[in-house]
Amino acid sequence: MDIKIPLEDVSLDSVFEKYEAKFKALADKKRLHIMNILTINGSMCVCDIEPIIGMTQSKLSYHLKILLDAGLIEKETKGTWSYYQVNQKELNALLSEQLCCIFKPPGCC
Amino acid sequence: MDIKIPLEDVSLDSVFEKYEAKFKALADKKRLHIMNILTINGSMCVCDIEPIIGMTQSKLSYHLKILLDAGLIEKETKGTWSYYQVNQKELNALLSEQLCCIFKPPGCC
DNA sequence: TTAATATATCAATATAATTTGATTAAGGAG
DNA sequence: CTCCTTAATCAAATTATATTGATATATTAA
Repeated sequence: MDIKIPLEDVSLDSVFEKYEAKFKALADKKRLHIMNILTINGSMCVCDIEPIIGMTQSKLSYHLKILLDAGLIEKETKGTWSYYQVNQKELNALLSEQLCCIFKPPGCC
Repeated sequence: MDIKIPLEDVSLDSVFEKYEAKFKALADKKRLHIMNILTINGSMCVCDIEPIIGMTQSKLSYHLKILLDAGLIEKETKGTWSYYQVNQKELNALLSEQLCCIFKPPGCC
């Protein structure tokens, strides 16, 4: 008796899961705003993003974690500060040239 | 007395809202699967997608509507059948070349 | 006309994501 | 050490999404 293992389906399914996570992270205008702010300002600590975006610290931390877990931003800790910046490579692999403009300095397009 | 209207912020905000809707539609592996099926098979009616994806009709209808409302797929009604297909132009504007492969015939890359 | 099929929608439920305020942990400054 | 700042996490409440099964509408077929 043969047992059929749908290898291709399984791998496609994991592809869908992978992109589901990334699109979920982008599927929120507050997080898109954070991405935009990080794009314009480069590396920033949480306390500097906070007044620009007008969000409480805990809320901001929550959304940063979602973007971080999805690999869309990167984090570097210096002492008690956490510096975040966009993961340009990941965004280029995910989004169109045209759309990447939102995540690049104003002069890029 | 001057009243400051933050025009740029308002328009940026509407940009974020627009993409939020599109990413929300993509932020679900079932819907990514639907996109993939439509990509491979071209235009399809609901009853033909149903057995491939293994979803009840009402559930499938629900997810198709979300993709349709986000402009990621297009619908054409013929009699009592609804034919859906991917909106290639929209996807090209949204996603990277590399990622668009999931939404194009296998031979494309 | 009657029966069958295709699809959309609705209301109720279930599940998941977000917000809030408080707490914790870890540094740095005095 | 003690106080203050930065940032992460937690539990509870709120809000948003998805699922289910039933029903409605429209079209086709007999």
